[in-house]
Amino acid sequence: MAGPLRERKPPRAYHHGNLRRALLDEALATIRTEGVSALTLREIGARLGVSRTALYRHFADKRALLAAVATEGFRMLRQQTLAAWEEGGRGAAAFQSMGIAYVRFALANPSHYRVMFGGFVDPEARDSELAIEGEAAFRVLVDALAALQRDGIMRAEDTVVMARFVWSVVHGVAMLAIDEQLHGRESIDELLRYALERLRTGIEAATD
Amino acid sequence: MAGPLRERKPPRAYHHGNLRRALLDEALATIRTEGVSALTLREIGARLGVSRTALYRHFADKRALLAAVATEGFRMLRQQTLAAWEEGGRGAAAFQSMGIAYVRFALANPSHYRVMFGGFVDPEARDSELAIEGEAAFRVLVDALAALQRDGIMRAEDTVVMARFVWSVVHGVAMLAIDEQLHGRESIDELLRYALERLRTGIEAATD
DNA sequence: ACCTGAACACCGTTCAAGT
DNA sequence: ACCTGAACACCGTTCAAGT
Repeated sequence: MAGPLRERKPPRAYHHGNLRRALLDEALATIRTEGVSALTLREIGARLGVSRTALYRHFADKRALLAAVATEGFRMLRQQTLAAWEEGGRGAAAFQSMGIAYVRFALANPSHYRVMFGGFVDPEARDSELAIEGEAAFRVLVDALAALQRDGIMRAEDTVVMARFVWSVVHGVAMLAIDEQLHGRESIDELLRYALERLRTGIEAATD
Repeated sequence: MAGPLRERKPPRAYHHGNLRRALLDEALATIRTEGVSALTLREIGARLGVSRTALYRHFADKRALLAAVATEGFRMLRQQTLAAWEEGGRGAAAFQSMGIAYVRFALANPSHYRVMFGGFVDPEARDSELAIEGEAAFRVLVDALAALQRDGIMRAEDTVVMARFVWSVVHGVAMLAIDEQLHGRESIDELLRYALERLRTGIEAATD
C-alpha cells in the first residue's frame, strides 16, 4: 500500500514537454485505479519525477485540475456522440448509435465520467469553460432529437424535456455500470440493448 | 472559511446518549452543505464537542462511516418505495408512485444518495450489510414489476432486466437533479412526469 | 465501556529562491 | 518561464492513559 515509488526521470531534471498533459494523464490513471478520493497532488508530482508545487504552474488548485478533467470529458463525449450520429446517417438508427456511444464513452473513461458527474466540481460560473462544454455536449442530443422530430420519426413534444429524458436513461445506465451495480459486461450490454429499445417504443411517433 | 468553531457541550463531559447517531447526523449535514470530499472526522468530533478519536468506538474508520450512511440510505429508500407501492394499491398507478417516491428520496436526502452511488464505498463483500440492503431495495422494484406482469399490465419480458431499466431511468433523473444539471425544482418535476409517462408507454403491455 | 491527548505519517497550498 | 525546498495549517489513525 505504501513503499517507495518515485523516479522515472533523472532527478533534478526539468520536466520539459507537456507537463499539463502528463499531470492530467497521471491524475486520470490514479482516479481509475484508486478512486478520485485517493487522488493526491503530491503523489502525482512524485510519479512524474516533478516537484510537489510544479503543478501550480498549470492549475490554480486541485479543484481546477478536476475541472479540467471534467471539461475534457465533456469535449470527448460531445465528439464521440456527434460522430456516432453523423456516421450513422442521422436517422433513427443513428440515434440508437448515439446512445451506445454515450455509454461506451462512460465505460471507456470512468475516471472522466466520475469527475464530470460526481459532484466534485460545482456548477457555479455559468460561463466557465466547463459549463460551456457541458452545454455543447447536451446540444448534440437536442439537435439530433429535433431533426428526428422534423422528419416525423419522434413524438412532437418539448424537445429539451425529451432530450433530458433520453439523457437520464443513458446516464442512469452508465452510472450504474460504473458503480458496478450491474454485474459484468454482458449484463451491461443486455441492459443497454433493452433500454434503447424500450426508449424507442416510448418516444417514437406512432406509425399507424 | 476557517474560524474557531467548537463547543456546544460543556468541555470534558462524556457524550452519553447516542453518539453513533449524532456522528451520522453530523456527517450527513456536512456532506449536504460542503460535499462529501469536505468531510473530516476531526471537524465532526469538534462540532459534537467530542474527542477526535471518540468516533473510532463506533466506526472502524472513515470508510465504515460512509458505508453506514449508504446502508441507512438503502434502507430508507426501500421503505419509502415499498410504502408508495403498497399505499398506492399495487397497480399501474402505484408503480408510478414508486418512481416519484424514489426521486423524492434522492432529492430529500442528497447526502445519503451521493454516498450510496458516488463510488465512495467499494461494492466488495457480497454479504456485507450494505450489499444486503442494496439488494433488498432493488428487490422491491423487481417484486412490483413481477406483480404487474402477472396481471398482464406490463410486458412479459425478463423481469430483472426490466427492473434495471426502470432503475436506470429514475436513477438518471435523480442523479442529474442532485448534480444540478437540471435547472430548478420545476424543471425536475417536469422531467420526472415526462419520464414516468414515456417509461409507461415503453414497457406497458399493448392493450389492443 | 467510553473517552482523552499526544504522536505519526500524511495532505493542499504558499512563498522565497534558484535556473 | 518553469521549477525547487522549506514551511504552515491541516488530515486520518494509533496508542497509552484516564474515568
